[in-house]
Amino acid sequence: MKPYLLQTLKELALLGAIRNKIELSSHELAKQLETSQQTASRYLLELDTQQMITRELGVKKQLIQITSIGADLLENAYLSYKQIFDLSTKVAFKGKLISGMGEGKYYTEQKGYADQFKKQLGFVAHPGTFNVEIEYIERNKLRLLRNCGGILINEFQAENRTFGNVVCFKATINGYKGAIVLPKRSHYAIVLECISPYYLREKLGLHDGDEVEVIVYLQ
Amino acid sequence: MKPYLLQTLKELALLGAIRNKIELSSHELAKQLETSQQTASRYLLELDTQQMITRELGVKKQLIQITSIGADLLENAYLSYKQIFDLSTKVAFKGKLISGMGEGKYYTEQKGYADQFKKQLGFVAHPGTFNVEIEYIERNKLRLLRNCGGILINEFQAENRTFGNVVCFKATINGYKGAIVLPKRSHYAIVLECISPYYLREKLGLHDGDEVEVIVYLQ
DNA sequence: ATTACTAAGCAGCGAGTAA
DNA sequence: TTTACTCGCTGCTTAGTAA
Repeated sequence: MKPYLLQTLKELALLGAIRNKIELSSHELAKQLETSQQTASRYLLELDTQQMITRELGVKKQLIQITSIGADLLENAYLSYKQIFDLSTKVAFKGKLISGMGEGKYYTEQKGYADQFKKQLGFVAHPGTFNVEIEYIERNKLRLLRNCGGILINEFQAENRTFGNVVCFKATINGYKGAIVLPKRSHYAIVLECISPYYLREKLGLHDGDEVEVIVYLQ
Repeated sequence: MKPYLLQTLKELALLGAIRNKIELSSHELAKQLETSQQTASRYLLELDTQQMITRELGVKKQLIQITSIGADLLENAYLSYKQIFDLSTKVAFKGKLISGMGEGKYYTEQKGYADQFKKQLGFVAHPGTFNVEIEYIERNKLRLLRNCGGILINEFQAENRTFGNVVCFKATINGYKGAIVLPKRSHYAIVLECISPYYLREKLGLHDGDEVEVIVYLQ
């Protein structure tokens, strides 16, 4: 999607073209976009070709309406901005499934953790963790999790050692309910350890290396 | 503001660059934007020149953070999208001040209207209307008002005639509290008639032809 | 590995204009 | 008035490459 076409679509939407047909000449659009009539005309042609708008050309003006394809594009852009500014809600991560070394199973089976998961998250975690290595480009986002509180799981003693504090966030993993688990200590993990009431590998039919989307709910 | 720079800024913001410095190479950004490393590098230079981001170049990566100038730009874009999709809130109109023919004064001084304004809008309207001729390009938006209910002011009898139903919306006129008044009949008015507790011409120090912004609250 | 320069090529812009 | 074509020119893009 060319940025200037999205921009144009946005202007059309601001004039009400999502809900109604609007009467608009290429000259008027040009003024709005601070460009030439020719360029505005070309933009409209491009949007039309890509089926983002419908047009009815009259002798004087044209009636323009944004199609559902165009509206979807705008909505996506909107959701991005929402993610930026209404940070309270959620953050999406993309990554790929990797194997742990069995330690996930060891920890999640500790009664001290399991009982708290049940109480704080509302589900009994399937033994083991579902580990998603976050894409390089998205690792910056991980920092956000460190600044956003989350659900505290308290440390406890068992088997002659201490199991440390852990922070959780509710999450969905490819749409399935679950949570992510962050050891309070480790600073720059690039892996999200997910727990869930389901055996996710089976439920999602995924193997090592497959793409996974994790949506983390920050509050 | 070049559209592709806004797009770039948005991607940076999605990676958390409004609140934190993020570590990002031009190559990574290029992948994200689906362009070449050179172009991504140039974008970053441009954003830097225009003081929309700050950069700290290291040997390996660069630390990037969005400045308040950049964040303001993004916020404006966000607010536009908000206006498109969260239509429930408000619509902004631009236009210029024009004179009526005294009929605004005649109507607003009718007790039948004045009492209802007081009751429904919570203020005593200054006699007369403040008339704003909406810019050509924005006239499409006027249609939205027709589909959005508003506050009904009932018709009444006086002086041997009927004063018809009127619909109001709360509004601000260049920031001052007021309302707009739409006769239920007239179909495609291109003038917003505003009322306000203040004598707006004086309060705003405006004359015929001056630019005015009217923000209409739809609910 | 980086960033970012130069140079060449190509996409997009708008003046002029036809319909 | 409109829309939208052609075409010359500008400026954006990217390959190659230096640092």
